[in-house]
Amino acid sequence: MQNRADPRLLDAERLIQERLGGRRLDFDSMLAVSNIYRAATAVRRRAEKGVLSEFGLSWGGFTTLWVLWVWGEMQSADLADECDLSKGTLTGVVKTLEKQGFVKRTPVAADRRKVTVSLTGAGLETIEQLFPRFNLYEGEMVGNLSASEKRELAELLRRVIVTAGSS
Amino acid sequence: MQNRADPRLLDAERLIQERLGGRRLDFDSMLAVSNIYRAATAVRRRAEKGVLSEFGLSWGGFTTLWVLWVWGEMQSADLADECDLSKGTLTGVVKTLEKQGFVKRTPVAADRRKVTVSLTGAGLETIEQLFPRFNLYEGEMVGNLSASEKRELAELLRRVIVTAGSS
DNA sequence: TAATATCCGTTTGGTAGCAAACGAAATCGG
DNA sequence: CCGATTTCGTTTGCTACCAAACGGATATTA
Repeated sequence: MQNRADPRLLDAERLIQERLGGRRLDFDSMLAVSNIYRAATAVRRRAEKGVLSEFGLSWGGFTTLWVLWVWGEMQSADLADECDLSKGTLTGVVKTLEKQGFVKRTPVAADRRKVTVSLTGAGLETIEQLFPRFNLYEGEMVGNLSASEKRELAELLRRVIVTAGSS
Repeated sequence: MQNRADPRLLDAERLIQERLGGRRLDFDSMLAVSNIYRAATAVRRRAEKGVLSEFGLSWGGFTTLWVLWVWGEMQSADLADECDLSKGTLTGVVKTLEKQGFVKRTPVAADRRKVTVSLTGAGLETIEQLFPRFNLYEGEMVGNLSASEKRELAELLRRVIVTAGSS
């Protein structure tokens, strides 16, 4: 357990240790998990207020556009999977992106239950223009970290994703 | 830039490098940021499906209960701040918690614009019982990491929070 | 002290997100 | 074949979340 006066803690973290220090708790895990969540919120909010709002995109909309850019046209279920969204949510996101003219939905002739989603010309143009700027933002947001620290962070998180994701 | 065959990458990450490797992008930052978000989603979903659903709590509801437990009764604005929610969102969360009988709202006599939120007896009992179990979940979710890795992860994230949070 | 400005929590209007129910389409078993 | 089951994407009903508008209460200032 860390010392209460440890200068490397956020104010809130210090208070928590004061209040809960007497209990048998796993502080290391607690601080790791809560900071994952706080960091994600901070990162998402900053990106949405910064670059994404200029293009009228939410985080989910951006992710979807980006996945389609990298992977090419995809069937709806795979797209949901890759964007880490439920299929119901994806329907909504795609509907919004369609309204904005960024993606189109194409019925699959061989199996009429299925739908293929792909970028439109405007969608492609948008993501090509947007992503480099988004990437600059990403760089700023982790700008406090050295290159090797960024890789270390990504690697540690990767292991959390694997463990927590296999529910 | 990392080698394409690097075994320490998720499948999706490998594809991204194949597709975008030619561009001048900051991959280290990109992978760090996107893994922060993916990890947060995984962690939240697992906690909500696991412990929290048993108590009828969302992540936000749990956070609010927990903050009130650690900090004691708080004025609404401070509570929103500490929970990292907008004041409008907090109104809704508190309303739900009130309906569940976990918290109560008390008008402040000296300034009738203000409201104090505090745990009820049932709320206190709930969080006292819930948190140790939640903490076990946290331990599982980062169970792939050694104690010092957890601290390293928390520290790296802390620095991201400071940078990205100061928009 | 009266008019104005500021502050606080709530409400509003919107998107995002999930689980579960749904309906159409394909597949499987007999 | 044909009925039952499974597999798709969508819809439904709900909570969460934000920004901005709102309205009552307090502060400020003239």
